[in-house]
Amino acid sequence: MRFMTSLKFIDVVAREGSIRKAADKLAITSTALNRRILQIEDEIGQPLFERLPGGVRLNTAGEIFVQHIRSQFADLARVQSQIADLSGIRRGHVQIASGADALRRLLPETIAKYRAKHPAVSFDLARCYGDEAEARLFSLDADIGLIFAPIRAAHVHVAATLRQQIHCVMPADHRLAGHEQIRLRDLAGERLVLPTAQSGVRQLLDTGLLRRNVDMEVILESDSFEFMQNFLHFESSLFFQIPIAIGSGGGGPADDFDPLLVARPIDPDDVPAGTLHICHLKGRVLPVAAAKFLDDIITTLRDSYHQEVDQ
Amino acid sequence: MRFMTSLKFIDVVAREGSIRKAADKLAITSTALNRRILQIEDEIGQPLFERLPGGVRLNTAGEIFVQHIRSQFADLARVQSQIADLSGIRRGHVQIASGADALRRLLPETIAKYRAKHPAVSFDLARCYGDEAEARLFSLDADIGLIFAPIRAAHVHVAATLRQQIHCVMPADHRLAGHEQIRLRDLAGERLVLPTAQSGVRQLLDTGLLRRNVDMEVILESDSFEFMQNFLHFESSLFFQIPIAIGSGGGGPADDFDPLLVARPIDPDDVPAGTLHICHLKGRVLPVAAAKFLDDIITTLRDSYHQEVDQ
DNA sequence: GAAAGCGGTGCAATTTTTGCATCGCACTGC
DNA sequence: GCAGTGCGATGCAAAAATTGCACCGCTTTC
Repeated sequence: MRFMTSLKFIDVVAREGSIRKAADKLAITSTALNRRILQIEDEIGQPLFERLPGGVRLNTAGEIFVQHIRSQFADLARVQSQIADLSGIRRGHVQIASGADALRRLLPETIAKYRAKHPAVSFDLARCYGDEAEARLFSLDADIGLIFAPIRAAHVHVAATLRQQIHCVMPADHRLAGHEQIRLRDLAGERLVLPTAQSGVRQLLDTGLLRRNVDMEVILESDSFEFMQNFLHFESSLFFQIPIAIGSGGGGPADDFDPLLVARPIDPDDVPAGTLHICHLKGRVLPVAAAKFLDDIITTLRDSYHQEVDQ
Repeated sequence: MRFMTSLKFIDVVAREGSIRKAADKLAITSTALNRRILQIEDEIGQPLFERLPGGVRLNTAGEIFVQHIRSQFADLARVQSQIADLSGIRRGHVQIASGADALRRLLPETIAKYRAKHPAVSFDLARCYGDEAEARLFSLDADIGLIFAPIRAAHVHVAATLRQQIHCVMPADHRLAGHEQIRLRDLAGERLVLPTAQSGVRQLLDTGLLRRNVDMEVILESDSFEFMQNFLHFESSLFFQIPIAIGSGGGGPADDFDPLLVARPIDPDDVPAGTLHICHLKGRVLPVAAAKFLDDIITTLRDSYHQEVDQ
């Protein structure tokens, strides 16, 4: 897209915070890049960047302009996908920002199913926490966000929500495995593996655990559910998950979950259920591919996971 | 705006329907223009124009792309006006598509007042009928539309409406000048001057006149209210107007209206009141200047014209 | 069947963009 | 306090692009 290069350059400079670094990334000289920027600033009639000793930073005008640039790129992507759609070939690119919860099965399964229908569509998956996911939606680095946490920003439109009760995962021979439901007081004296503080699961747990002042041992914090799960094979302990992250439809042992582990729901009186938000940027027209994929996620949740989805 | 030239070129070619004509208008050679278009089609991956013996025409992909281009230009204008706003100087350009009704006083007065506050803002005023005004909003050739006719297109957002009863304008010594209200049957035997069929006033009149089959003489049709008004000085006849076109606040003789003429409302039972729609393109963020001007129109209508405005 | 008008193409001239070397400046670390 | 480093800006020549000219093939028109 030659007619967009100058704009792309500005975007990169804004992200890198330095003309030289951006030039390096764009494989051109810093002087060429510098002059392109000076030229555009001249055309706009006002500087877009503040020149600092260590690089450049967007000024207010620049912030406005870069936001415009990004929306142009996103809109161009939508137009291209719409045009590609005309000729029968469904091409496109879908960018997703998701918490780790959906990476276990929901997204792999849904993306694979989607790609079976539309093999020319490519995906970009960024694993991130709620705030970053919202930021990515805003900066148009993501089309769709899957956030298991409260939505903070006003610019996010929630297309569907899914209530998820936190489950406690333990070795199948654990003393609590017999319980239908886990009470927080049952956890006294247990060794716990917790997700990092940014995680939505952790935030829900914290409210319950702090309030109750349960005495237990946090032996490990991690941002990787996969790691936590593997860890349980080596040291008997507990960790926490939501159903879609376990891979099952509801509670109980998961369809394809680790046979040595079991998951039991925590009593909702102790820890309230959280909400998975499936969302996109408010007011944005999604590219065809992304819009269809969003539909697919919601359909998959309803049909394969037998979950109630609010739209 | 060097980085937009290629896109501007495509827009012009689409409007002109011929590469050579467009090249002429753009003051470059047809070959240069031709190659720019070929290049962009190449980058998009698909042709945007059908090549006809007598020129070119947008294909479906082209329609989508050109619409994107126009929205980019409109959005860029908004961004520029927003950036200009930052530095205190309120600059900008407001494009208005309006029926003839608002040209009498509403727009001249409101624009003059606005320009007194913001002398760096320029205006573009296109006088046109409802359908064309809607088309201009859609093609982003107009920011604001003032349409005295039903809104047909779904893409138009109505920001405010104003009910207007059609008035009958006549010489002050006309036999009907004594009436408080004019009934259609009073018009029997009268010589009428009517606005053209596209006009909203005419369409309202037609429904009433056709239904009643009143026998009168249409001696003239015109799309110029000014002409009709002047004509009445030479031949005693009647023509029709809405209050804002007369320039007055309500019914009765207008503040600065022609002293030789009087306006009397038509009985609403005979001809229903019409609606002036003040509107813009749905989903569009107007440039700062246009948004403020829209506010001003509504304020003017409410304050200076003592009209009830629905928002 | 010639003329006119259209979009497309090879080639040379021109304009624009790029890269190199270098400047001035602000900060960093010894 | 002074060299060292990294930053953006600029003059100048090389490289790359855009442009204009001449001309082709095509269709429509008269």
